[in-house]
Amino acid sequence: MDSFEPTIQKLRSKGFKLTPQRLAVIKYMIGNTNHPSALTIHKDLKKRYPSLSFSTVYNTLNVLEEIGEVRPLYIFSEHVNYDPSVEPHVHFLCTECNRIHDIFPHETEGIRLPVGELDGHLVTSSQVILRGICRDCR
Amino acid sequence: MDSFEPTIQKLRSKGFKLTPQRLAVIKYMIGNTNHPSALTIHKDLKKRYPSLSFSTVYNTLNVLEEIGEVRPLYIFSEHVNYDPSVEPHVHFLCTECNRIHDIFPHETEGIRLPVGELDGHLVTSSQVILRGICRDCR
DNA sequence: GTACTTGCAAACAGTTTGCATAGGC
DNA sequence: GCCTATGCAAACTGTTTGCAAGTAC
Repeated sequence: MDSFEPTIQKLRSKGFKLTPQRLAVIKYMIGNTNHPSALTIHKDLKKRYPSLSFSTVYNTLNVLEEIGEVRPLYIFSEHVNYDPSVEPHVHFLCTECNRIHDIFPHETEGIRLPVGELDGHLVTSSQVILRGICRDCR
Repeated sequence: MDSFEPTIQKLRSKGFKLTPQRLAVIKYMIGNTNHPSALTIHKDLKKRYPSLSFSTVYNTLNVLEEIGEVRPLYIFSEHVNYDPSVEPHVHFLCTECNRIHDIFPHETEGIRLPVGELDGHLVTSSQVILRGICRDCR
């Protein structure tokens, strides 16, 4: 229960205020595995918060990114998708249904990614996008 | 020499015409390791082809993508970068200088990526973006 | 000669910004 | 009460589109 309490704490501790709009976005995002875009978030939340504006959604997403609670995914050219920041995982984009599936380490014996030094560069994070046909579309 | 002959062949074989503008973009892209954006391509080619328009650059990039000679990279939220499609490699984005470095398999003992089936999904391609500080900026 | 391509300008989509009002703490 | 956040509209950026004129083949 109240799995968004830590997020609220972090928000406040970094000097941001908790508004009903921000709380709504936090509740919407935490645990959400659909990798929604700002458009989708706004569309969905507008049902319950009719006055919610686009700029507030963007503002909140930028704040959540800043405090490390959300990660932008640049998978499509048209828009940014957002992923609640959890344990590291890779993304699988189905080219049929355009959905983004999460794949977690325990399912990914076939994947190994570098940390530390590689070819002289210092690697601090990695993002993997796999493409293909998802299990539902096959 | 004339390493772009195969590209021209492929272009023609798929029913596209070879125009001076397209040739210019092909020559600019083939072997280019800078992962330029459409803006950069246009800016650079405009010096030699002053009448070259944006829409022609975009048209040509889309054609080259269609025939598999160029691959769009969604690394930044703001714009698309283009990579001449060669042997599989991963990309390293330096968060200091914002340059994209190529890293090829022989340098990447630390990386393994899946092919075929994974967690029920059929994986056909993969894209890896590493982030950190590049060897020049360290 | 017949498509297809170009170049221009206008349209478009997603995101950001400016500013007056509202509201968290 | 102070200062940040909201909501609206307008601005902005990268990309796409419509169309008349030009050109590869």
